[in-house]
Amino acid sequence: MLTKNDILTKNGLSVTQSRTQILELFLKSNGALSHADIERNTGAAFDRVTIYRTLQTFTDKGIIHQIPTTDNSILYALCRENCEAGHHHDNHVHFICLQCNATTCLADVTVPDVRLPKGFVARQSAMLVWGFCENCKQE
Amino acid sequence: MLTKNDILTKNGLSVTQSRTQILELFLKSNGALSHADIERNTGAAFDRVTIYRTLQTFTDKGIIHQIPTTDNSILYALCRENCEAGHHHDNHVHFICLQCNATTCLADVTVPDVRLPKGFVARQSAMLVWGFCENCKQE
DNA sequence: GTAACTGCAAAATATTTGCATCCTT
DNA sequence: AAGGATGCAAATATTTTGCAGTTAC
Repeated sequence: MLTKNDILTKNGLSVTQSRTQILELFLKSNGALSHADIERNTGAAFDRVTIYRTLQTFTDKGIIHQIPTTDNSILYALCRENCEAGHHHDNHVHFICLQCNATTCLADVTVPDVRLPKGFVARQSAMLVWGFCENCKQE
Repeated sequence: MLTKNDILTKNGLSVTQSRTQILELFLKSNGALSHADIERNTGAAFDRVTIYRTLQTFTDKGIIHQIPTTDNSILYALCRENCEAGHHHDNHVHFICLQCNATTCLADVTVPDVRLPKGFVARQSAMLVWGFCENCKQE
């Protein structure tokens, strides 16, 4: 299994404190993180700007991917091994819990194909599902 | 067919310049609009703040719905007739053109159901498809 | 040693809030 | 006339940029 450092060096990135620690956060949470989440969870260890730049770098390299949201923020989550720089293959469904507000990658649930109207050509797709997660089930 | 004023009064909203004009914008474009789009397309006729508040009001009343994006912005599009205040039923696929960047509501393409892992309960879902629209076909 | 990364300061941008005034009903 | 909507000013919050100092290799 790849270590944090492997992931960084494999992508031609030098191993620094902020990168290691932010990457660790992603590895620990199997869900998605926002800039604010990361800021909160690293204490005030790193500058806001460093976090912005790290997220950008990770996205460019295909280490993390962005998850669309309706609340004017961006969520990021780890890519699986098959993502490459500039080319994401995060074709799984993302689940947002209405109770605890966590966003989870359902890595095993593939985004289904849909038939598009004549003239439209699909290149990529994303699917979001809102509801209650395993920890927040309603009875 | 409902006129602009009908839509407003039916929702208990008074008919004002900004609401009429912004609603008209939505009726004209069958796609999605951002706050910036609206600002641009109305000249400097209305205050930024008014646009924020109008979009919020329309969303609350179920006149428009939000479309998730990955670029830290919110897009809005008209709901079909069956949306009610606080309860959106915009269960269609949204298409984003990689060329012209327009977002289109594919009102006839329903978001397919997916089978979720044990313990997850779905309440709502959204699907985004990126590609080339009818006007921007690649040969 | 050198290139790349980080932190700080500041600029630019986006969003929210309070309040006085104006408009719709 | 009364309540709600708007515009303005200002407070917050978010994101980007430039640059000097530091760190990884």
